[in-house]
Amino acid sequence: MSNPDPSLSEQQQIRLEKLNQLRELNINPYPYQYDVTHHTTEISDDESFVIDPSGGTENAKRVAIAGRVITRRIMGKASFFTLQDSQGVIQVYIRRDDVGVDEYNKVFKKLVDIGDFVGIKGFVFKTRTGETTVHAEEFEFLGKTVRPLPTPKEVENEEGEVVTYDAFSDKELRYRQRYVDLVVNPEVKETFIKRTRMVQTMRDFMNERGYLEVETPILQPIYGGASARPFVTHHNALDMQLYLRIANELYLKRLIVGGFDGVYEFSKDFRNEGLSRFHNPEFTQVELYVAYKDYNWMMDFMEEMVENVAVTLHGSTKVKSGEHEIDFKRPWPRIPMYEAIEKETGHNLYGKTEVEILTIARELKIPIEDGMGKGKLIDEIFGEYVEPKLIQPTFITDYPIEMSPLAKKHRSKEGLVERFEAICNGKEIANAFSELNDPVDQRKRFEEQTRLRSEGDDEAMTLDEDFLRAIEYGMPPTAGIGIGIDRLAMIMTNSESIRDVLFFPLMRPE
RNA sequence: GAAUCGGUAGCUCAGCUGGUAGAGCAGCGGCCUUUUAAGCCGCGGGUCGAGGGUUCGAGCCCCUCCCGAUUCACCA
Repeated sequence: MSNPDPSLSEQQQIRLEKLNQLRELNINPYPYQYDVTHHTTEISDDESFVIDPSGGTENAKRVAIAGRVITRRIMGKASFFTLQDSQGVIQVYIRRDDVGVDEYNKVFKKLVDIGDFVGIKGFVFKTRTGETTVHAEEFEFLGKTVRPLPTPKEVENEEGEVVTYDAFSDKELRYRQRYVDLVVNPEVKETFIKRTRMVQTMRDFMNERGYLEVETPILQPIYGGASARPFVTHHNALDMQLYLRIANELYLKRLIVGGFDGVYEFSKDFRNEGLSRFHNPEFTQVELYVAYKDYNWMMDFMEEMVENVAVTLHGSTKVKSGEHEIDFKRPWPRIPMYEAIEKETGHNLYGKTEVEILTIARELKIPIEDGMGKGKLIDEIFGEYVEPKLIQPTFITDYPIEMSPLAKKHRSKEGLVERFEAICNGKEIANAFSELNDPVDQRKRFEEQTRLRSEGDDEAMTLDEDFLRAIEYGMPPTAGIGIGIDRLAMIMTNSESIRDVLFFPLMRPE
């Protein structure tokens, strides 16, 4: 072995040595292309490929497949191995007398490892035990793996259940090395494909209705549109402090001012807060704003869109999530927030003063902190007593004005705004309102936020003078919504952590 | 930020009351032309998360730190 690097494991050193040996045999370990004719699943799903080789193979259909070797069973002059491509796996049968003595003995048996990429041309048959198998007539090396892959084994036991041995199951390693997780844990790929199909379904749904997909700034001089702490960055040439967006609401509303009927954006947002099973510092929302509509219309819209997602992904409005079965069938219950709180706590908070609500919060054993206004107190009571109980999709409507500086005053209920949150599986999945388009009122609300900030609420919104200027030019009646894509994806894929629906969740450095 | 559990071979894990670090898979050498966790014979592989302490002796006991998972608290 030439100059083995002692920092590498024995297996890595051996694989690097095999790489050299391939080159010495004039085999490029990293060739440029291979003409694939079929995916593994197209072959295993279609009986018409299968022939009986004893009747001659001249007229058999030929297939060319490519992928990784993931298991091997070498039996002297013939071998079986499992080849995995993007779609699935298929077994390959390879014999010395078909592919050539040197190719088989020197290359396949000695220099191919689990994880390596190979190309196979051949015909399809069934083994004695009935497994559809590609009989290799030509074998080509397509890429050397110099680091050993984890080697889980899937076995069907006598009850027909698939049992996995030696699974790559360490969550830390799976999140840090998602590429490996994707190779060896097939259900991971399924989850992410579902997530993408979910987004695709929503995008199609909005496009069909004529709404325009747009892009707005991620780097913002004033962050707004939500209550959260931002990430701060700096632009050198302008010597200017910038924030990574916490929401794109204020920009999309500027576009409604500009005259679009409907605009939406799948938006990566950034909030400088802790990590948990439900929170990653960067996360995805889709925000949609539609002119001349209100929050009642938006509830209809959301129900229909999300029901559509469930049916597209699962063929049913019912989706299994942990121990629950969630049914997205329309219509979803619509419950005013105060009614929901009264139902669970017995307290009707409507029209109560801040002091009265504080007393009730104490009685309900809500942890009280200084500077918690009326809105915050109500939100706490709701979060503690109501939200966790809402498993089936539910709209909670009509929030206190103190909690909602960008929402329009309720048309008939004093002190409330026309806002709803969609709650599902005990968590908020969407937040929407009839958008505030009265510039004078909006300025007052911002000023109130400024006051809260000066009292120490570091999540209060900053006054955005340019946004006010925009709506002073006039914004039509507008309905707006933000839907949490990660949270919805968790439900739709039965994932218990947000990390399971993010390819690369934030981790501490190794 | 707090509590609990965990970190041992490439992967999954054992490791007793503190007494020379183990298994299966993977790897290496050999046999094997329909196997399928293929099989059979043989072999190698370790900074036991890091550092310190107690001890004749530490994977194991004590202290500090690092990393992760879960739960709780804040936020979507």
